[in-house]
Amino acid sequence: MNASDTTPQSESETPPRWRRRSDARPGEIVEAALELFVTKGFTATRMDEIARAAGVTKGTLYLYFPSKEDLFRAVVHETVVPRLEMGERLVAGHTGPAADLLRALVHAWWEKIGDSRLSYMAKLMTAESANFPELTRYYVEEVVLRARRIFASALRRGIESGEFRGDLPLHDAARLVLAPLVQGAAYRHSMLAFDPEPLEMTTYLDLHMDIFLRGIAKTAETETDA
Amino acid sequence: MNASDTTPQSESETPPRWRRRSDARPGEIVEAALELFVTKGFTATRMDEIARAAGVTKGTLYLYFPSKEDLFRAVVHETVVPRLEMGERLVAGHTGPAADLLRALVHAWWEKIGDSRLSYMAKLMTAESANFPELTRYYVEEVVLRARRIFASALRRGIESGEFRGDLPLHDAARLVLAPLVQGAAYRHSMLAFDPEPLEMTTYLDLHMDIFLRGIAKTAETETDA
Amino acid sequence: MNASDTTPQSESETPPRWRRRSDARPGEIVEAALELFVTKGFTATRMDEIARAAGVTKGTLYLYFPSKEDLFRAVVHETVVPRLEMGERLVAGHTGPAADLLRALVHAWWEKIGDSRLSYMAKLMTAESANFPELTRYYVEEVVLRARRIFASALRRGIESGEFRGDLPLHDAARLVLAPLVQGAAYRHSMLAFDPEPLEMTTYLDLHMDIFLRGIAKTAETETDA
Amino acid sequence: MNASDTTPQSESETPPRWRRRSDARPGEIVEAALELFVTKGFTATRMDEIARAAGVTKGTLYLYFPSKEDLFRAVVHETVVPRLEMGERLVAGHTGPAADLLRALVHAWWEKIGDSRLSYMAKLMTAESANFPELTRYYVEEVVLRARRIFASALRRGIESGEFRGDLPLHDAARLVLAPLVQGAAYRHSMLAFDPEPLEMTTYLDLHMDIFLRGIAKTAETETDA
DNA sequence: AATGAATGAGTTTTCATTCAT
DNA sequence: TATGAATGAAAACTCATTCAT
Repeated sequence: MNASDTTPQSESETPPRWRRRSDARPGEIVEAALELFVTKGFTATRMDEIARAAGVTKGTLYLYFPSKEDLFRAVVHETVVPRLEMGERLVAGHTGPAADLLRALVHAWWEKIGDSRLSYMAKLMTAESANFPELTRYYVEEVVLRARRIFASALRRGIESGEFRGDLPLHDAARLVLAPLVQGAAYRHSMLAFDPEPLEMTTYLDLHMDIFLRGIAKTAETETDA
Repeated sequence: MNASDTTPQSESETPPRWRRRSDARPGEIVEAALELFVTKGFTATRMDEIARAAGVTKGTLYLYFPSKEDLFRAVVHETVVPRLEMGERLVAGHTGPAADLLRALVHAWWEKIGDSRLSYMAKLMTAESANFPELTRYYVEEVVLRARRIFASALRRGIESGEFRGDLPLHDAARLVLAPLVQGAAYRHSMLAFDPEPLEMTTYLDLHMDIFLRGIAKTAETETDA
Repeated sequence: MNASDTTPQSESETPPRWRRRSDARPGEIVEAALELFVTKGFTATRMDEIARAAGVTKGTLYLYFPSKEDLFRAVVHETVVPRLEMGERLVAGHTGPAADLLRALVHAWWEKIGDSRLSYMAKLMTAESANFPELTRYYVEEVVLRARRIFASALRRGIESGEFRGDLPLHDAARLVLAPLVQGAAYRHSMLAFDPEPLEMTTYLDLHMDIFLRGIAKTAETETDA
Repeated sequence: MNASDTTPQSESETPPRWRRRSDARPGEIVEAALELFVTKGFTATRMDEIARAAGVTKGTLYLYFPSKEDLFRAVVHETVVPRLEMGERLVAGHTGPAADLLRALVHAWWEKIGDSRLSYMAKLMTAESANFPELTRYYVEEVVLRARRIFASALRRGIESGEFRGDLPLHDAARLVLAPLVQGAAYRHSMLAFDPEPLEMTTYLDLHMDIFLRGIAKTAETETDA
């Protein structure tokens, strides 16, 4: 594996290599590739398999993507790009208790992301981070940090309104809200099949919110601390 | 670097091409393989690399492990086997508040597991679950379920003693305690390098415990619920 | 060798690195493999050599045969399958003296088999019997037993017509007719090159038939025996 | 396989490489190697297996034989050398009918050779002839030609005494006496296991002699021919 | 655009041979 | 002598990529 793609991509000059060149075809290929990459990993997935899953032949792949690595990049970009704006809009447009905002974000996350192809990304990018550093950097910036900022700003809102404890370190707290979401999504795509205990995501996330919101609520005691 | 070498026994002897190391060998190989498997993934790791990292030749690998897959299995087994008993003993031997037990467990987890090779396993097994189903089953049973049971019994202790809310679904709650630990460990081995925000695990886990314990504490309100 | 090459279409075109040959390919590979397997043995023959002899690259071999063993099986099956019917038809369609039938069979054997690729099989299957038991079973059933039955039924015909001695054990007698044919074929493909004495197969087989037919002819003496 | 050992062996100058250097050990090794070489073929037999079968370790093999090929040569030489004299003595010492001599030779062959390790050689040398040309030459001279000469001289004796037809080409006739012996021996070591029809060698050889001797007997008819 | 036969560099695996003990 | 851990060259096999059709 020599995917050390550390060359800075001057995105304004060269056209991005992953952009679809035709109509429906590339989309089907990306879809098929995503599924397989997540399940088996990048290296263990063969171009042959992707082609078969997409209903084309191996040669056709190379009509749309110059290499397997470029296909991988396309998969990541196309899956990642369009999603998180909705979260940012939710935060921007929200009035009322911050707890409600947090709950809305978590449920939106689950509906729009956790239950979608993007949730595959957590597992995929974690596994391939060392093999695709440049792509990982992109993912961290475009997804991880952006998601964390969304939740951090909801938390800040609650602190400012006096709902949440004032002593919360925002970044770590945001990480803690997100951890069960991300971990749950990855688990669903990997070990859950071998777990005798069922995992009902909505119940699980409700409980998470219940505990977490109590845990960060401003109380008489915490008020004294601040 | 001069010819006047003062050590008496270094005449013109060429160092032996290899030296028998017998007992230590398999362990060194497993160690090297673990590191590489976690970093690059199973398929992307070359037997050559493992050999070089272990300071032997490719052939030697096959002296101890009949195939790459068997080496992978050995890596998982040897890393997983001996750890979790300590957690079980902690629970069994504990007297006093259940909150203290939970905090002790989390810190023990971090010291004994999160900061050790075993923490690599979460990332590795998540990535390879589809490629190694039997091994994943083994891992789920020996690690995931066992860890969850440890935390679940600490939670039950707290419920029975009246410290924690009586309405906690034990399995999901245990999952929620564990999620930030596992997620944090995996993140450290993958994307953290690209994250401008530092992650101080002890601070992070203290905050987790702080929030979580407040969140499950029995209060006037929750008492009415039960 | 001059620049003045007169053929009009040989401008500066490099010949294509390869040409699709589709239907012919597997047959050519089997042919090349047979030759090498017989000469050097299964294990001592390298896939590389087979590829070179067939005018393709190693990879192409695996396009048609999933493994070296499967290629070996294909070689045996393709070589063995179509031949022996002719012998069976000869027996079925024959009228006249059984001695003539036997002579016709021996000569047909030599022309259709002994001098063809199938004669290689005796040497090959003898050498590899322990390494390919299922294939040996197939070969014994499809070739050895069938050939023996053909000769046995010719012998039976002669016994019934009173030409041949009535006390002949058919199976052993058939083995004895065949032994010089098979042995001769194997010898031709192995030691004959080192034998100063020439082996003229038609002379050799004529002598065989001459001696054998006298040896099994019904005489006054043997008539008394029966 | 690069066993093209065409260099002429100056046997009087260099000591033969295959000679045993110790007492019992080399004999056991040769014995084990013979068995395996015959069963699986030279290339398919691993030094490891030979060592295990001989009850020593791989390293020990190299104490006695400088290479696998040399071990093969030792196997052939030690198995082949001492046998055929007895046949030559039988011919030299015989008085009485040549038919009896021929029968005695065939039975001696079976008892001393066909049923012994030397009978393995036919299969082994046939299979490896292309890989060991020098050795095959040796085998042809020391075994094949010698055996043929023994039978040929018995036949000549019978012709001279008027028992056998005068028109027999000696070499081909000798080949025809031998073919069922050699073929039978090879078959026993390979396909017989898959043959539903039993092969009783003494019955088989008696029938062979019976037919063959009748076939070459001088009769009124053949007398006229001569 | 699409195919799929063919390639060839790279990967896992094997095994005869060596050599420190 | 004997061992057996270690080697390394060579073998089987894989698969991303190319290219004639």
